[in-house]
Amino acid sequence: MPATIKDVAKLAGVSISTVSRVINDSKPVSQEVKKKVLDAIEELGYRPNEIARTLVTKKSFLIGIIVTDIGNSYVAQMVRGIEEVGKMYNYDILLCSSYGDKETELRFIQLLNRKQVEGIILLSEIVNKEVKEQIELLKIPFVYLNRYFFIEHFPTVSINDYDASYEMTRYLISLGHKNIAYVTTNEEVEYSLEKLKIAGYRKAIEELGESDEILCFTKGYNIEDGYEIGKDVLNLKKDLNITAVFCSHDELAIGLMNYFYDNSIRVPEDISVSGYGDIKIASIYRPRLTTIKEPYYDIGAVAIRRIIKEIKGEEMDKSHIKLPFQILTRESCTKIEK
Amino acid sequence: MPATIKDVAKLAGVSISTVSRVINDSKPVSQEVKKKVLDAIEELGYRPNEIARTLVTKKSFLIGIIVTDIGNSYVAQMVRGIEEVGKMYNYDILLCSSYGDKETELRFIQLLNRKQVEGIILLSEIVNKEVKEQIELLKIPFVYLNRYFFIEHFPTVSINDYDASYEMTRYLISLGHKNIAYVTTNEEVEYSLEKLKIAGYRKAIEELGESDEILCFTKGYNIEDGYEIGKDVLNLKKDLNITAVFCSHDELAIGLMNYFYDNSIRVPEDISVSGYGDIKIASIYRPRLTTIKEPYYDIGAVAIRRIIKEIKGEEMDKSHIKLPFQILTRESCTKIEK
DNA sequence: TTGAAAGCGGTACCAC
DNA sequence: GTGGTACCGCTTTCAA
Repeated sequence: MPATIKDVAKLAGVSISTVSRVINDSKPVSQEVKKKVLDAIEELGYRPNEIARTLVTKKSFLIGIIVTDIGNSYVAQMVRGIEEVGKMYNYDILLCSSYGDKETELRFIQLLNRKQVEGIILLSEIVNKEVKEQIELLKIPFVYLNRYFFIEHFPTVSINDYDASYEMTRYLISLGHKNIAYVTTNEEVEYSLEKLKIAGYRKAIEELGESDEILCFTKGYNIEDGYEIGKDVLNLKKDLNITAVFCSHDELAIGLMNYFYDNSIRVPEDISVSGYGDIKIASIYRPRLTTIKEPYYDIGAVAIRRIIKEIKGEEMDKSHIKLPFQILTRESCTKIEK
Repeated sequence: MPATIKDVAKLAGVSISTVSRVINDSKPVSQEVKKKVLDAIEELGYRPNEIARTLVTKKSFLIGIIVTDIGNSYVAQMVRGIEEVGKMYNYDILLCSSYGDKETELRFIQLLNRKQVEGIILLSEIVNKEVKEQIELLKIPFVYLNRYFFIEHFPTVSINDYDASYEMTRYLISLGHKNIAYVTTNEEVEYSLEKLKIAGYRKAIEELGESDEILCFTKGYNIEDGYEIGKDVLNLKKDLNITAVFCSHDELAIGLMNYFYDNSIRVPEDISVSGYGDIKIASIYRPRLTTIKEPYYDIGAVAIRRIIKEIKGEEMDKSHIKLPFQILTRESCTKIEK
């Protein structure tokens, strides 16, 4: 059994109130008494029980985060940002992985609530409106992070996807590309962020006025889905003479490039490929992937900062925080000769 | 303020003991009373406060894990295994990232202890003997995971590195390679696992008896370190006619292959490259990397299972659990013509 | 089957 | 400055 505050008090020959005062530095204690207490603490190896402390103060210094899968590199980056900033404010992270299951997300929200977390960050990849209701009942600081969907009027942080998509398309055009395919997921769902991104792409294509938009739909968001679409893209190349492919997620771009590699299509000589996200592998893969940098770490950092502010009772500035993005020009895209 | 057990008791017109009994199902309660309580719980949206519960039961259902960096894919995989199995037993994960700092590791151990975690998994990349002392003082179930070093008599789980290294070298030899360089970190530290791995490699080379061992030292374990060694490896190729490189970590292999790509050396046509670990990127990269599969997920899963067993008071079988590995033959290594 | 009460390890208010 | 004590929300004897 570890030593308690009582043990310390007894050994030091003082009351537990006094011990509490010295460990919290909450009220003045005379030098001599302080020393006695400190000695007793040292001797017993006493460490305050945070659980007991939390029970009375209501401050658990815990923030719960529900992620889809920490194995996704972008998720890991966000979690890094969340944890690192959290630690700066003495907050610890309770990690839960939902693996994309709706019910699990809901269950974890309850779980975290019971564990008395002071805030929750939900890093989701699905749209789950029940979460919205549940969360609102909890009356707990909350941020919703989702790379694919949005829920209206829900606190979140991201880049401006419309602008990012527009800028990337403009960049490809600036390289001389005219027939540019946009590869995305076949998501006709109401809340898909892809709508914004497609709109950005579309605007740039329309401004160019020399070609039509070419949309190419995958089954999902993964590397495998990118790989599977390879054949279709090749047909597009043949039929519509596309010279560049703008993938709505790096994963799709990597999958596509793998397909090209396996089929002896050279990137970027035969076709340019760009991505979206700048996940870790984008700069490791060869050729390195031209992409849009979504600042995952910062998104996490800002999210938790927001939560901590709210815990401290500060008013929230605005619901949707938008962070700057960056077009990263690398070797997977090249100029086209006129 | 959320409802407490008292609120429920009052509303249901029973004592808090009774409420406690129905929520824990710990002692018989008459059907009618039970229903009243359940209704009250429902009406108030009551959820038991786990903190209060923990204070009396001493069971926090929390396991602390200290990692170097969740951004490393192998770390993320281990954490997945840890969390998933933990959840099966109702345990939650408190995540702390040390970023390889000794002092931080130590601090987190104290932190986790104060938060009353029931066990700790330290996923380290450095050797820190003070940790050993600290941990032992805590008298708390503990597992030490380290890909690079070991601490004697410390509970851990890994593959048999000597065997794995031996098998991989044998595989390369079976492809016809004779002059095989082993790329590793220049770690003359006492507790480096590299010693084992080098010994395995050496044994296979000696058994072949047709060539000498060729050791090649990098500055560290990262992709960049692998890249930097590229030039040296090329010289080895010229001078000693090496045809295969066995890298002690996938990261080094990927870095090396990047160097080769950037310098127009073809893998595997000009040189075969193999890795160690099977991190995520190994099977995504092109050419896919031949490597040794370290079952990261399983390592994490076994680690936490061990901890939970110990929490439950079961005796520990043995200190060092060894899991099976696998030689994954992919395209980065090819047969050599005689 | 139910209730009263002690106590888990702290904090904080109130007296002195 | 210091000690006494109520209380945080719950579990768990012990009696009734």
